[in-house]
Amino acid sequence: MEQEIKIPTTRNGKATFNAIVESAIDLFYKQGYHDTTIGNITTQAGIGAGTFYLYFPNKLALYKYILMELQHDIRRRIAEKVASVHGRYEKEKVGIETFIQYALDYPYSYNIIWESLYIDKKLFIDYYDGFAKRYERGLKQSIIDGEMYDVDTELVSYILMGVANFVGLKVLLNLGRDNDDLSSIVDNVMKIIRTGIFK
Amino acid sequence: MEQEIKIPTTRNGKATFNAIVESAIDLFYKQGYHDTTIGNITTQAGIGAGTFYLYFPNKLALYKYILMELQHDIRRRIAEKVASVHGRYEKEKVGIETFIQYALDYPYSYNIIWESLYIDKKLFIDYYDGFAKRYERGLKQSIIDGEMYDVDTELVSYILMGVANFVGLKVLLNLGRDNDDLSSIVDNVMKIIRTGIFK
DNA sequence: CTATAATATGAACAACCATTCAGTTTATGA
DNA sequence: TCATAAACTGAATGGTTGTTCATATTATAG
Repeated sequence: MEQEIKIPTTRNGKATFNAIVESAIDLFYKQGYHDTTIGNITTQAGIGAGTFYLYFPNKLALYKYILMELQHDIRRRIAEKVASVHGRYEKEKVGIETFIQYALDYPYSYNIIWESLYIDKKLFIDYYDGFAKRYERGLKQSIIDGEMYDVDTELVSYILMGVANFVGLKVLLNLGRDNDDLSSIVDNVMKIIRTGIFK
Repeated sequence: MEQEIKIPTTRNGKATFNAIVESAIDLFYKQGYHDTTIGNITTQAGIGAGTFYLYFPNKLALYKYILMELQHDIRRRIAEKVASVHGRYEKEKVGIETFIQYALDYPYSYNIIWESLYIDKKLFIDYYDGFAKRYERGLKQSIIDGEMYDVDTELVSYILMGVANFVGLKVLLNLGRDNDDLSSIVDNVMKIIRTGIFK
């Protein structure tokens, strides 16, 4: 059912493989998954149409490969940054900031991840479910440490993902005003998360 | 550039038009926009392939029509419910609850709205930008009334949309645990928005 | 009842696209 | 250098889909 990706062994093969992946990322971002043809990808990569099938059984397998790479990349980056600061408040702040900065550095990432909902719903569910479960661990520890109220950690995971995703969306698509200074945006977000919005 | 939708005049014509729209909603939800063919829609609607083109110039125009209908429907419903209670806290609570309840009642709505990002990015931007601008008006008034801290209303709009969307996603896709009692989920969300999460 | 407009049909056409494959070139290890 | 494996090619194939159109049916106003 699930065919395999063939990882090349030679230097040339690796270059071709990378050219396919890079072209696909660019095209999936610019035209979306469904409007991107194998022909588009191979042309942009500067290779023959048949060469694609040396490495990938089909377009879906290529998309899954890219999604997994992205997922690992984002998680690793957030984990590194978060580990470098102390206290849940600081960790939360750095987590949100890193997430949004990642979206700004790699604007295609947002598009490609969200599009999974329309390519294979299971991919989307696994992505956010996995993200939430990682989140929960940190939150649970913070409650034990007395830094956080005794909240429903699972619900808070989704709330914080929602906040990061939609503020990121605003910044990325430049919706509304004041999207220049990321650091000040994150400060504002944290202030709201810290104290709530109602008097 | 933008061709017109033809609204039928007779009773039979209206029935056919509705059958097309209902079939399309069902299929866009189940298989996604791109995997739904005009043939699928006309077959499910029980009409000939050519009949589709009596009313819609192409698939995109049909999608836009459905998206606009949905947008009006959601906004109207939220506006009605929110108008029936007093105080910003209660309004916010009812707004989030109505939004999630709508997603549960019409599970296709989520899919179809988010998919706009992959059909025509402008549709997506207009949708959320419009939603945020409406939100802001209410928040500004609440600050004047002294019910809310002097927050960045635009930022808070996106934060609250993010919360509602991701908690809605969790409930709709049944991610994690405890998705049965919507009322208690909303209570928890409100508690967190009210007081923040950090001690 | 009848003329006319509205509605409906589905075969036919043309464009597009994923995938295969027989043959060619290139790299590499011995 | 040379044998072998890896990498590469692009024309050809077959299936799918959006859209048109000549023709047919149905509804309705007068």
